[in-house]
Amino acid sequence: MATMQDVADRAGVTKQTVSNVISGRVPVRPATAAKVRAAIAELGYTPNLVARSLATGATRTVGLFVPSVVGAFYATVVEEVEDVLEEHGYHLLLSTTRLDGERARRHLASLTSRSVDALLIAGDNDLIDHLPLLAEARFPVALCAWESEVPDSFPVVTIDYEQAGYLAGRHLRELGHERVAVLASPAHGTRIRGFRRAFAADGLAVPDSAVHYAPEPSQPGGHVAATAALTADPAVTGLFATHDVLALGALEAARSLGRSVPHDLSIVGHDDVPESRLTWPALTSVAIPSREMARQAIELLLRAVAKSAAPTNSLQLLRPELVARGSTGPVGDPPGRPGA
Amino acid sequence: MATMQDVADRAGVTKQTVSNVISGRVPVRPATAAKVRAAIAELGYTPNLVARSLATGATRTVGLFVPSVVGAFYATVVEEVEDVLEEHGYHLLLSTTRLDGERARRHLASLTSRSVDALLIAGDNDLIDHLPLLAEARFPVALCAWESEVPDSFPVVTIDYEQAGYLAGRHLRELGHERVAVLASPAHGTRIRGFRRAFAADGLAVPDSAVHYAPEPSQPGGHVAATAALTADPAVTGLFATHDVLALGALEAARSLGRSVPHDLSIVGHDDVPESRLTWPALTSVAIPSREMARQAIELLLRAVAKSAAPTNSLQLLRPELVARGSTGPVGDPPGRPGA
DNA sequence: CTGAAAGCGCTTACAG
DNA sequence: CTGAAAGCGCTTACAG
Repeated sequence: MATMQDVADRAGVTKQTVSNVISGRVPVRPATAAKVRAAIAELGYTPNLVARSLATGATRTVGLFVPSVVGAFYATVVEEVEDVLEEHGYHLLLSTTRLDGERARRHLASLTSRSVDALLIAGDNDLIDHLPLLAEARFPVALCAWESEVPDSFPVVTIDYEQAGYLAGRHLRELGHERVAVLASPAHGTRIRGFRRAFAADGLAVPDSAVHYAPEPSQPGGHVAATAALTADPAVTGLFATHDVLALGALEAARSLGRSVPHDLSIVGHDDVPESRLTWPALTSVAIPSREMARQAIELLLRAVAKSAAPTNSLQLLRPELVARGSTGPVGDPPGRPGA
Repeated sequence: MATMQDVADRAGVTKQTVSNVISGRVPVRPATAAKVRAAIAELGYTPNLVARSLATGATRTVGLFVPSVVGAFYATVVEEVEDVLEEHGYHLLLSTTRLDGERARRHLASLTSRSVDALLIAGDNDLIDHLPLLAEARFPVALCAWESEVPDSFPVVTIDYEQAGYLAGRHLRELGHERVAVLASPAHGTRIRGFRRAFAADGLAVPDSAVHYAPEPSQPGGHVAATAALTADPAVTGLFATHDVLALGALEAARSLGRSVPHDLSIVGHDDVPESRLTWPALTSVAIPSREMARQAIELLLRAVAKSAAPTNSLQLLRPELVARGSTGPVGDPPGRPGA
């Protein structure tokens, strides 16, 4: 493995000159530079990044924590983050926390040891308890895709989840639905709040008894919750699933219970994952700009790294958008008239 | 940021002793160790991993290249790799190549600069041309999820894709299908070969004209390919999709064309992604042990790192398994008799 | 524009 | 069991 000294010896200069040629921060006479470049090529020299990191104090690596990478939402976040990092010449150190807070804490602790220039935490499931650990981190930290209890000690780039819930609710209201139920995951309180606001605007309430929590954030979980919701109150005409996978399960459950979607049951999801387009009927869903969110968050972080200052501590809320498809229709829509 | 020297000063010892306490490789008198530990705690000292890496030459980081992280297959590989790494105290440097060979090459080049102790390359899409670059890498390299042109210069842990195709074919043969078509992605030649073997065993051929390539490896791509296959030869009774997403598209296409699955069309997929269980009818698919594969590959690599030797250069083929569900049935099965 | 020096924070033999 | 020294391969002021 050739070292910078080897290159210097071969080119007949000192290693500082080699360093200058590589970094370009100090001008080098063209003839000298050419000799150095030739030596680099002949030796197949490639700088030792670890040594550089030790000298500069920067690793050009950014850590990213996500709850999981299975599932379109976080996978998209990962890819977008990687794209931005790539543009700026950074590497990605990935950690999936997988509902294991203890494991998350360990990973966090090891990143603390200077191995990362910045840290982005996506999703609020597993790390919330360990955030204080980060308060003294010597690298910038930002959060994204945060819904519950947005901490004010770090910059946050997230979705306006309240608005997302509201859009879902307003859509059902506009179609005339009055009696509805919610299929939820525990952390989705903000979406439910927004959903309720849409009904409250018309003097209607969505009682707690109409909120059914899925045993797990999966399609089968949604199936279970939807079945519970529809048997608890068969008069329900609209369902809001706080997560598309739950909506997919609800679609199944509706079929099992002989409810026709959207003719006698409307279903609206949240996230607008690609699969939503592929169900039958296609799922109406609240689309959230996840790529945009990831990009904003990581760029904010990289800006802080560049000027080696703390990032501006702000809360940025990106706007969701309702995408109406076939799974929702006017209440009382007679069967046979296809939805959307 | 406290340094080892700071700890040493506070504990009244030299930094070598601190190092010994931390590493445990040299015995330290209990009283001294206690003083050191106290100092570490008081200072909140955490060793600088970059400095350690420079001194030891090991980064305790492993690089993983995957084509993408969106989609259950590679996402699962990523999580399994991370789990194994976590067990061994390693970090994950992730790179998704995203069909961009040039980008892949750049990432590869930068890893070469000593930032990684080992490298696992999953999937053969984007990096195949740059593999020779790795021949002189000073860290162990292994490949997994490799189908086409398995290189012999690196250890490979992959699936017996030929057998996978064969299982799909045999299943259709056992159900009496004779006239079939294949919906394929370009890189899946091995699966098709196995599929053909099952038919050849009974003296039947699957002509090239029966193989329809999807414009892209997505559900819509499968839809297009299936439509082409079924209109080119309406007498086809069985479809093998070399990738489950294509099969999902085929399911849609069949519905559009008024073909009832499995009564007058059987569909078998490949990969057995979780979504396959959720279609209606549920998709028959060839399950491949992707977690197992990822684990074997990464453990092989870690073993090589541990004994700082080249990994045993072998080709390991893991066995696929057919999972029969509702989307396949006996040929000529009258409608109304539900499949599986 | 080029060279000599010090230092980044650790680990690894090697003496005492 | 503990301390003094050298070195991992770079970069960053600082002289010439």
